[in-house]
Amino acid sequence: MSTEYTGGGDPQRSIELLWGIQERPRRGPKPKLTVAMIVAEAVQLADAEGLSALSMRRIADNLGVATMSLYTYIPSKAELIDLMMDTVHGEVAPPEDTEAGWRARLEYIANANWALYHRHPWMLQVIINRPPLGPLTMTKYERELEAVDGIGLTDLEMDSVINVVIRYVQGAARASIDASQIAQRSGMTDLQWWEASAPTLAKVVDGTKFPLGGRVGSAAGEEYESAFDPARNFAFGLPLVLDGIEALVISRAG
Amino acid sequence: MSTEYTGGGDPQRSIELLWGIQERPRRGPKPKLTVAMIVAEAVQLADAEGLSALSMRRIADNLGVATMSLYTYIPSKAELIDLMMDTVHGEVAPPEDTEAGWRARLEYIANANWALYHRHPWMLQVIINRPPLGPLTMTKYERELEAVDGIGLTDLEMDSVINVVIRYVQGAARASIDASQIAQRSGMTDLQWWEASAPTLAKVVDGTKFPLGGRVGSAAGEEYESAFDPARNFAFGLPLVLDGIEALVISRAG
DNA sequence: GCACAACTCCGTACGTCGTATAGAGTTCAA
DNA sequence: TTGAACTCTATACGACGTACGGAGTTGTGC
Repeated sequence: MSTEYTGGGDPQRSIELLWGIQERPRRGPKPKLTVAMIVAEAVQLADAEGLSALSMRRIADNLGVATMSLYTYIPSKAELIDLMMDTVHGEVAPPEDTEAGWRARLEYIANANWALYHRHPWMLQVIINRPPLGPLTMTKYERELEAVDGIGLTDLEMDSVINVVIRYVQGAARASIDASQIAQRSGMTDLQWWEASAPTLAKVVDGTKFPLGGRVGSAAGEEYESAFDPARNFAFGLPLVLDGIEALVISRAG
Repeated sequence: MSTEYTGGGDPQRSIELLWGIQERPRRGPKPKLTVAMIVAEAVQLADAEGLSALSMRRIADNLGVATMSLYTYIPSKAELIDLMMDTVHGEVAPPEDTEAGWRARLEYIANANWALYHRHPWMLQVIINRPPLGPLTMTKYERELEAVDGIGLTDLEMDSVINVVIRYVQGAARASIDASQIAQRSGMTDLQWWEASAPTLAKVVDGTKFPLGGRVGSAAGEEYESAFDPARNFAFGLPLVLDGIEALVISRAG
């Protein structure tokens, strides 16, 4: 039942795993697997069936080995999650047109992360105790800093600005992913669920008790054909966040 | 291993539970417990020991009943999570000074939610399949809408503006909570962990490969005495987000 | 050529979880 | 007073991560 965590083990061992520094063993049978194979299988499984389906047994089965064989390569499941995280961080390509200006670059980064989280919905469920200090994660962060380098911000402000964008994307993406997963899980569409809830709710709620909520709910229902639309909410909010950053950038430049 | 989920059961039953509509049974022994007692115990346990310690067995033990007795009151653990969510949503008091202007009200709401998530760190770990349509959750949403009512936004814009703030707070709070939990879990402070990681990392990373990351890391280390400071990041970003909203409000008013 | 250290692989087992099932005990309506 | 409706509980099942110890495989040093 417990949630998944990153890290928590020996930092040195974690970093060696993340950077692929494995001293080649001199004796013993040739390994059947590699760490990369296990990580790839784990990512695929988590993508396809969710974090709750990601068990050491399932991974081992899919790879054709016994469960405990995995522990020859990886100290624990938490370390595997670290490796999965770093691997998928490598999917985010840097902005192509670096001349387009910081705002376009930040917008690109926001959308790229939004897409990343949707490709790998388990990412936002993992509790990140320690950031996975792997090569792809560090590269991704470096590219993000480059997007706001040289526009008049201090080093700390650069980090803080990236942080605002990423946190907003994470919050919005999390809501989007949570909402989308229910369709697969329950086989009930938003509309069906709402229609099943509405009559009972009506019996319980005085029509005048939540006037604003009622108005907004009706408006959303007409506009979105659903109770809410996370993608549209994200698209609405991102420019606002960037506007706020723009005000800061202008004040620093002027 | 699997994560916890809200809802997913029969919507009608869920709503009846949330609103406390229990038809008094006419026969049978007097119940030892109430739903409210179970929920209160569950919230306390999750607050104190985390979502991974929240098991039906632990709750039942603490209440002095057998595990399966809980299922007399609640259909499943997912419904219990729904009830826990609605309960803690009742802790957020509305802005006291309603005359202070929409920006002050939104700022208050953001900080109140930030505090709420930190009091109940499990909230952001739960996967919200369906929003828990309970009385306290709906009241909280109504109060949030009131904060931006009558300032020239459409009904949908009001919802979207609230959404931006809440999502940003959620993203930022999630990072803060994740980071703070590791201290309890591993008994290793940020500094200790960093000192254990740095030498191994140095062996692996060319000093020139991540120039910006290196600069930012040094600056953060001096300023925060840590790799990063989630609370400070939140305090930095919130005004930016509000600035972005302010631009929208002004454009609608003008 | 041989012995052993070092290594990979894996079967079994433990304690955890949510909850299905079925039975025992309790209360009240008929 | 009887039986339906209800609460409570013991037991059991199939999952989980992983500790442990043993079997099989390979390269090194003699």
